Parts: sequence; structure tokens; C-alpha cells
Amino acid sequence: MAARADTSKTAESSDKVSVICRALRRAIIEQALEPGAKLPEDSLGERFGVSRTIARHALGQLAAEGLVELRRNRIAVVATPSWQEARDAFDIRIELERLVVRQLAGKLTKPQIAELNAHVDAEDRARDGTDAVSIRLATEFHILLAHMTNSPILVRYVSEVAYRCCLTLSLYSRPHSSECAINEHRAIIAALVKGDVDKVMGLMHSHLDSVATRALVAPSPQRGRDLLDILAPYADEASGDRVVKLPKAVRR
Amino acid sequence: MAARADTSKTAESSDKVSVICRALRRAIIEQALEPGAKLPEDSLGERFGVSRTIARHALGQLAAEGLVELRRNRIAVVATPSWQEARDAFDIRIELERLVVRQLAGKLTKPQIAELNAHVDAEDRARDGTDAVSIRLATEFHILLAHMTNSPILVRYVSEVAYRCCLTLSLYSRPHSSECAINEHRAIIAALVKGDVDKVMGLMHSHLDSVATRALVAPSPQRGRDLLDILAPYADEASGDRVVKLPKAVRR
DNA sequence: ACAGCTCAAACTGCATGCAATTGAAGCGCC
DNA sequence: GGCGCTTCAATTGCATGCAGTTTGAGCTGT
Repeated sequence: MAARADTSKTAESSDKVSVICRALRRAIIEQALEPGAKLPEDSLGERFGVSRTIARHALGQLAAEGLVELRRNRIAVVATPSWQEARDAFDIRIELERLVVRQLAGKLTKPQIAELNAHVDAEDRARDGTDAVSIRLATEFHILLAHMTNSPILVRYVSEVAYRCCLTLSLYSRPHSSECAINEHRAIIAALVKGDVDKVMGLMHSHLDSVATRALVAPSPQRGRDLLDILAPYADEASGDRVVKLPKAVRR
Repeated sequence: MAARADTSKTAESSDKVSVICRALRRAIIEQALEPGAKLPEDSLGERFGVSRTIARHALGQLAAEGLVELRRNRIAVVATPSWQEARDAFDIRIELERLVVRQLAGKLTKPQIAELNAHVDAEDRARDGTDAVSIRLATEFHILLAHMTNSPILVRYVSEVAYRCCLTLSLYSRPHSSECAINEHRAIIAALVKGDVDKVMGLMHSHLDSVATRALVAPSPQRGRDLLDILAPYADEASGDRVVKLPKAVRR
């Protein structure tokens, strides 16, 4: 299982660091760590049996991937992408994954096709499990596709942006709604095997677009739950009659 | 000058680390540091007046961007992308930059147009200078465009992939050949201002495509200068009559 | 000369220690 | 009771030290 962990040694320096990175990445996209969750270097180091130095390095890498937010002299937190950033991430993802299927159409080997089918079967089986797992599997399907291009760079970018999208999904989409995704995955495989480039690019585009719009229905500020951002407009009109009392000065 | 250094605080943790990153990035794309150049932590730290810890962290970031190669227990080196990786990078870059101009077409403000024109003028003026500087300026034109989308994610990816392409250009293209690039940049600005989405996407596509093909003319193994890779086929037929004598066992 | 061996210098991997900054509890004052 | 100030534990920023690995220079035997 565990759908091909690394393969490309791009970045991910030593071992300990990359182990921590993988663990955190997974925890984040499975929502074990929610956006905004604190990630103190000490606790991380202790949890993984390494020193702060290593934990710190791992946080740096994850920050470079956009999964973690680093603020000077403050505890690192799981990133909380804005709605706009989420939309941008999906736009980029669509282009990248169109590129993936364009390169792959009609070029899949038999074992690759089998691997893809096996993965979708696994997705199917996971429908009974938790949402978190099926979200992760759905994301990993796309990463698996990217791997098959044999382009480390493409793998890296697709992975990164897919994880990011995963993160935003957990932020802005409540009911999850991955029901039809599995069928769409099967359709993509079929078109890929058939070698119909235009069709598969169209399928991938509409697949991702529908995932995005299903999730990011509207700017819907309520779901942003940044608390301070939500309160900001109220604070601006510094008048009485406030529903929520603001704690002293809300600076930054 | 210095075309907008950071803007997005994504990654780039503290200050010292990001200063080193920027310096190294620039040195790399200006070919002050050639691909394969060694980057010992000690020397770096000494040069920038910081400890190895910080230098190491910076190397980690650059490795995540693909500019530096980290090998366990070995001195870090400036990355040496293979021809195939170079081609892949350009493919990705084309898609990303098409996205940039699609978002920008007809939406540029007056000051933005002025900034772009000023940059191209600077490129023009730099034609007398060294190749390295004009390559850097040409790259920064594209990054400047990305900045104008106001999408930090897009900025990050375009920057990264553009730097990577810059690196490969310095590896595989000898005469440089940026003559016409400036005119192409001007044409893109014009189409952008006019708001002709299809035209500007086409322009950007052909611009990057021509840069890529001008540079990456053929797999041309000779230019890969990896020495060991070049020699590999000779080593395979472990026979006498070799032109170059191989030093003991050529392991990895 | 030349291939192989040995060993010391160079370098990385990692933990730990100290100073500086932050966040929040505690405390007095209005 | 609520507001502001002080103080202290928690936490980061960074340098340094030690152990293990790699590199390559020099030596030896052929």
C-alpha cells in the first residue's frame, strides 16, 4: 500500500527530516492536524525522537511547500490558506494535471493501468471509512498519475499543489462530497488507455473544476473561520452595539 | 532596481536564511556559481557571517527549489539538471506562464504597464553588459509578470521554474542568444495591454517555446558534460582498446 | 611509473546550550 | 468587576561541540 512514498530524492535531505515531513504532511492532509494547529519545535522533536534542530528543518521544508506557516519568533502553525489562495491553487493544479494526462494519454503500460485500477478500487473500498482517508486516497490518485510521467519536477509540483488543495478542501468544504470523484477517476483512466488526448484533458479539467467549485462554492467568509478576519469589519466601524466584545487592541 | 525582492513571505523563514538564499540564487542564475560547484556549509557560513546551522538551512531551502543538490554526507552542489529535466521544466513553465498572461490580459493598471516597460528598457540597456546579467533580467521580466497576478502561489511556482530554466540555459546553451527576446517581451506587453487573451497566450507560448528549443536544440549528449554519464556506455563494453582509461572502479 | 592501501583533514549529521523574544498568568489600581 | 502593568515560563534564533563519514594526499610494493 502507501502508494509510492518518495521515489524522487529531490530536496528531502537526510532521512530523519524527510520522515518527519512525510508524517506531518499526512497528518495535515488527513486533518489530524487542522489548519491553525500549533507545531512547536520541542514537541515535534520529542514526538519523533530527534532534536529541535531536525524538527525545525522539517518545518522549514513544509513551509516551502506551503503546508506550514512560519512566523518569526512564533510557534509554527499549519497553514490556513485564504479562499483566494485556494482558488489560485486549483487553477494552477488544473493546468499542471492537464499537462500530466497530455503526456500520459495512450502511453500507459499494462502494469501502470493495473496499478491505477487497483488504486481506484482502494478508493472504492475506503468509502466506508473516514472522510479523511478517502480524501487522501483521491489526492494520491492524482499524484500516482504524475509519477507515471517520469518527470520528477512535475511530480513535485503536482504533489505540492494537490496537498495544498487538500488542505483547503478540509477548510472550506464541509460535507466533503467525494462520491462521484471515483467514477470520474475511472473515466479518466479509460480515456487515458484509449489515448484520446483531447478527451482526457477535458475530463481532467472538468473533474478538478467540479471538485473546486463544489468545495469553494462562494467566497463565503463565514467558512474562513479566521475569527480575527471575520471580526475585522466589525472592528473597523469602531462603534458601540457590538455583538462580540473585542479583547483590548486587536493589532495585526 | 532589484525588481521586488520578496513580497510573499511564503517559506523563507527568518531573515538570515532568506538573505543567503537570495544571494545564492542570484549567484547561481548569473553563473557565478556553475552547475556542479561545491557549496560547503562551513565556507558559506563563514562568507555570510553565520553558523553552519543557518547555511545548512538555506541549502535545504534551495534544494527544495531544485537549485541545489543535497547528497547525504557529501558536499552540496549546484544542481545539474539533465536534458530531460530541462525540457520538463520548460513544459511546465509554458503552462504556468500562459496562466499568468491569461489572468493579466486587459487588466494591467497604468503603473504596472509603466513598470513593465521600464524593465524591458533596462533589459535593452543591459545588452552591452555581460550575458549573465541579461539572462537574469530576462528571467525577472517573467517573474515581474507573475507578481502582477497577485497570486503568491503562482509567483512562487513561476519563480522557481524560471530559475530552474535559467540554470539549464546556462548549461545547455552556449551562445546565449537573447537578442530577440526583448522584442518578444515588448510584443507580450502590447498584447497584454490590448487585452487580447488568445493572442497573448499564443505569444507567451511561442516565446518560451523558442527560448527552449533554441537552447535545448537536441539531446546532444556532448553538452551534458557529466563526464561519467558520457563515459558510461564505454564502460559497459568492458573491453580493451579504450580511448580514455577509466580510473579504477567507476562506481555510481 | 602505476595501482592499491593507509590515514589524516575536511565535511556533514545531529544534539545541546545560551540569549532573546513572546504570551499569558498574576497583581495591583481604578 | 474590569483594565493595565509586571513578571515568568514557554519557545524560538542561533552558535558550538562531538561523532561518524567521505575525500584525497602520500606511501608502499610491484
